[in-house]
Amino acid sequence: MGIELENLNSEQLKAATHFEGPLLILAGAGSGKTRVLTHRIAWLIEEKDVKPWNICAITFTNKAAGEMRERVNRMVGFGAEAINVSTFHSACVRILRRFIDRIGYGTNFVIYDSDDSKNVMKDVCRSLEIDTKVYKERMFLGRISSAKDELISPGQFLEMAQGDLQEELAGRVYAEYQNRLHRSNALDFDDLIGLTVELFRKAPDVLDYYQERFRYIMVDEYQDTNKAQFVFVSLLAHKYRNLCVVGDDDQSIYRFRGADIGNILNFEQIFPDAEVIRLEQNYRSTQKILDAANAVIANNSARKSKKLWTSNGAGDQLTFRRFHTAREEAVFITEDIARKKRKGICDYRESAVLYRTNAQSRVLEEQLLYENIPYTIIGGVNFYARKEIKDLLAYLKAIDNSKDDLAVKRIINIPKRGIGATSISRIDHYAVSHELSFYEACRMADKIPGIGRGGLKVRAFVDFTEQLKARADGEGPVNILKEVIEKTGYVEELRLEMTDEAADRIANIDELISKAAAYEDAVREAQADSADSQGADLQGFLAEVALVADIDSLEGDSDRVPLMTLHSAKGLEFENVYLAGMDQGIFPTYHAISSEDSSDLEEERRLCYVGITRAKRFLTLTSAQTRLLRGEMMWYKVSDFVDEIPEELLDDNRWTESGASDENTGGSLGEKFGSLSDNVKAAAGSLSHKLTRAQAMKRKEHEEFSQKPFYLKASQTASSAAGKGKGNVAGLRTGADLRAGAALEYAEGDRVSHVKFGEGTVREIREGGRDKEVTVEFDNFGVKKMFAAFAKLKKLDR
DNA sequence: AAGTGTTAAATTTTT
DNA sequence: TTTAACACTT
Repeated sequence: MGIELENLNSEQLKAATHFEGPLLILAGAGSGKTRVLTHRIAWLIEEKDVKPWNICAITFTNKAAGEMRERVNRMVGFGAEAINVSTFHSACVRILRRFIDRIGYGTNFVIYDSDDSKNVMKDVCRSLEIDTKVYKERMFLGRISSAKDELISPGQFLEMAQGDLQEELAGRVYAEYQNRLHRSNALDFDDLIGLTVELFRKAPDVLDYYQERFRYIMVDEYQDTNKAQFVFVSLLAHKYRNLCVVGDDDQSIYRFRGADIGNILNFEQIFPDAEVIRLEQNYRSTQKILDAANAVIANNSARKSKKLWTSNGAGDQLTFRRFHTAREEAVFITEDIARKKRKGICDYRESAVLYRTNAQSRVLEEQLLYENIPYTIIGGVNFYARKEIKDLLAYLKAIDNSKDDLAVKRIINIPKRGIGATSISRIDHYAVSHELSFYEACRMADKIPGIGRGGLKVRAFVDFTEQLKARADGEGPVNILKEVIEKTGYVEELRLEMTDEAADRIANIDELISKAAAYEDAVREAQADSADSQGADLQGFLAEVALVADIDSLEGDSDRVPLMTLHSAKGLEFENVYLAGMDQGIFPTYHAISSEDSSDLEEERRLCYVGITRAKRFLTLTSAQTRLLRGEMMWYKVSDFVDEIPEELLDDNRWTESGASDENTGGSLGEKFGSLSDNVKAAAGSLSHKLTRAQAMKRKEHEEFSQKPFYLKASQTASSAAGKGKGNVAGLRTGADLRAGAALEYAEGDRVSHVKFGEGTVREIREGGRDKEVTVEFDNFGVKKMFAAFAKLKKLDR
């Protein structure tokens, strides 16, 4: 029985039944490329008798890989699990785990994330005596990363730098950085690709092994590959030349990270015998949405011309709205989402809000919280970058591989063991001068000069770690984690803090444990493979964790509004899409506008194209006249991209709010909204249990002032020499003033909740000068008197 | 050594 | 607004 191919259009069919030789699929947005890929895999297996394990599909993100995996499983059925579906990075990790010893690393290498890299760079700068005021660590890291993307070694870098002092310095930094990584048997993200290429080049037998293994290679999002990835793929495909790449040059949005759009634009030059197939029929969006996308992208010059079309029908007008403030923008979006939900037009999960920078999520988030609409933020602060997670993972890393200097240094004084900066740098010196790892130096603590009593403490740390190691032997990640938590008292310490923030951290730790458990389950299921040793379990877990950018929060069946950057939206689709922040200077960014390189603007435009084409039915673009940028009010014009959309497609109903179509209404309005936002934040704070540190600090301020309240005019504080911190508080006070006469949502006898004190009952509300004084009897904190404006009390339903 | 407070500086976008 | 680095105190 053959596979079903009749649902494919003729171009898709041609692509899905391409057997051997290079193939370039130019797949416009929403043209069903994943469908084509999965069908082709199924077709190869069933019609051409290709062995599943000879097929390798490579994507960029775990999300994409997971999706593809799922769809392949559904289509192929038996044998599907043997197909290699992975990201570039995880594919390389697997190869390196097996063979990296051929190029002078240990197979138990660790993977450093960007945070780790930065720490290494700090050490490098210190040891090379570089003034980080003049040369920023970030700058060096950026240079190194692009060098690695281009497969340029430190040696080559230095060679090319001849004569240029700055370049030479960068070269020395690169060399030292790489040295340190090597000494710690550590690889950064870029090394994963680069060293695999190096391995392939230096060990032809290994390359041959993988060429035989992966005879049919498919690469998704090919437009985002960089040089190193290109070479990796080319090497793999060189023998059988069965390379199928799928991409859309109009959706290339990672040039800043080294993606080389030339890889797709020149594919036909590199593989002259390549078949080229264009998928231009869009199955996702309405014609009007496509018209808008086509019109915008038409302003770019360097591209393969193509025009999306659909048989889906014209659809609704797109919406454009301009607001005075980002807050109003958020209110509008939130209300529109709520309305569509109410009317049964769109579930929350089908209404996505997209923005250019993560910082923009803030206002939207607050408004959604305020309106009690469930949402998830995709991306943003990386789960695995949180302190508590990194701490515990550092323990696991140190247990797994004591050569991991960074991990050992991180935990040596967690919990506090009285080992401070001085001792650590003594150990470090000793380690470097004796060519020992940091941990080995710790073991010889008594021999380290000048360490004095510190030696005893270090000794104790070593004993502690050795004990953990012994107990960890043969255990899985979950048990090791639990052991670490118990022996270090990490969670216990947090529990004693009794703050919301600590509770939050504990919740994160719980999540980490479930992640570990999920990993163990997955391994158990896939146990058909070789009987890995127990140590590999911990290692595997650490490797996986290192490659996961964010906990996959879009999954799950809960109905939530997804919020994300335009970048993370690539590859996704939603019924109803909001492009928030269509302001010149935000999107396109200030950088792109002021750049003399016009391709910077073109990349922004492609990003806009990506955003527009995420929408299936409804597309709303919003803009705000003023926004708070780093606490400062900024004015913005409407994004040029909006003007690039033909007017007849837009329901351009600007300034729907009463009054004010005057672009010059200014300051007082901003102030008002600035302070209002604090009230909203207050409400948001009590709704969510997730408080940022900033909110916690603000809360502290509130408490201080609610005990000792006094009022100042905002202008007085601002003009005083008090400085920035106080100016902040002035805003809050303005908020209090504004609200002072306002009715409270709760009355005496009502149940209320407070961010810090939890739930309680209102005993008394009294007029107290400018504000109302509320007395609350809290269930766990006794009776407190507070001013209404600061208390941020939220009424509870009985 | 550890905690506190003050100041300067920074932002695209992420595997 | 938020973060990190530095100085200063205990």
